[in-house]
Amino acid sequence: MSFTFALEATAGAARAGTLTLPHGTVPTPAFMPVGTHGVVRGLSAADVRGTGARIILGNTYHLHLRPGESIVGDMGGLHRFTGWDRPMLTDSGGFQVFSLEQLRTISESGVEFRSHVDGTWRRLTPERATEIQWDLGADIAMAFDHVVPGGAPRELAEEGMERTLRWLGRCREEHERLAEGRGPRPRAPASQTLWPIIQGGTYDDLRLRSLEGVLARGPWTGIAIGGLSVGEPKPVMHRLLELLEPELPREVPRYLMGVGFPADLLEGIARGVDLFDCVAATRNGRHGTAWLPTGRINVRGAALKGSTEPLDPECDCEACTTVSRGYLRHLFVVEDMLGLRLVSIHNVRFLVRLGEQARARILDGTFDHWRREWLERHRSRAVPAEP
RNA sequence: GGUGGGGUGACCGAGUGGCUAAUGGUAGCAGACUGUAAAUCUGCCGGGCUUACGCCCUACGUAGGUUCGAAUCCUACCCCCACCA
Repeated sequence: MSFTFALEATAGAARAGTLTLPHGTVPTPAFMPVGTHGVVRGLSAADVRGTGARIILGNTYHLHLRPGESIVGDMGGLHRFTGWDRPMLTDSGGFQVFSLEQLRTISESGVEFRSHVDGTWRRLTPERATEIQWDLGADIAMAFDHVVPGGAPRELAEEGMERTLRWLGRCREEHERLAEGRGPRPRAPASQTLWPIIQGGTYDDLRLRSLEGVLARGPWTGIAIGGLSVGEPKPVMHRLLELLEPELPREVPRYLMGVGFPADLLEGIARGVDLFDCVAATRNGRHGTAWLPTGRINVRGAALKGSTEPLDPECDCEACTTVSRGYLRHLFVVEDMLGLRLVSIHNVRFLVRLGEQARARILDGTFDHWRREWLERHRSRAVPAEP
């Protein structure tokens, strides 16, 4: 049966479970690599599979612009299009309301985007975002939301939160219509589920009202927390997660959108989050920053010149098991694409493995202790000494 | 041998009297990146001193000169390039 979540163990607020989706299962907690344009930048489907990732993201806005959802649909959907046969989730374009603020105007009916590709105006509404995602055909579609910056004043945060709730109703209606075969591109009704997103900026009462509104429009097979890691201080994010955790239904997965760095994953898991996604793994990988158990390292740095050490001796990824730090640095110096790919693979594997480790620790009851020690070591940010 | 052009910081290359320790690039060094407008962006980049404002030294082929002041003007020399003998 699709869209089920089995909770297997808890450790305080932390949870271990298994999410079942049409294209496979996802043991949680889990990190989802981001493949905005239908590609986890620089990595093949086989590369991503090799990192152990069980589910990846795509993006409504970007895939609508290129190649267009009808082309993806005609080619058999995102899975066939990309060659990735495990579960997928598509973001609705709500994040672009935030990240492309300069290129859009928002109204109650939806958002007008001035395409960053060719300047044409593109309209995204809750209905359109839902239709596009239906055509793309990921296992999970996200509701179209209004993301506001982390420092947003209360008035704006409230407006975004209320609007996101109203839009959620429209997304749900449209999604049900499509699932009943009343859209232009009928598919198996149980092939996609829709997840809502909690907004409300940094304001406790708004967040709680958002959650209340989401639950009132349920039931849901999963619930996302959005609008975090968008400029607010880290303690604020932790506080909001702690606020929401006891109010969230236990029986569905919680997805913290856009988060995060390694420490953010552990902090999130400790506060009851099951799913994460973040571009940092691949972006930092391309930019030459690699995560390590002891912090992070600048792969381009002169300190790695000539080093025969593996990037991360504790890691089992392709980069760490086949080449040296000195060689990785060389790849960045000569600007070969292999360097971008290998460090991206490492960073993705690092987060995927962190999820796997956390899961194992939750299951065997040692999560809290392990997490504290892990964070302590990671925060030291020390770069291991050269031989 | 003659004529013309040219020698600028690790490299390329602007700059024809003061606003020049010297525009831009490159290389080098450091940093940032959180539901991807990002293989991107930012900072440093002659040496020394100073918490800082700032100060001192060295520097535009070499050596002299003109000038209050020279990478910039004059003289000689060295070297490179092109063409002509």
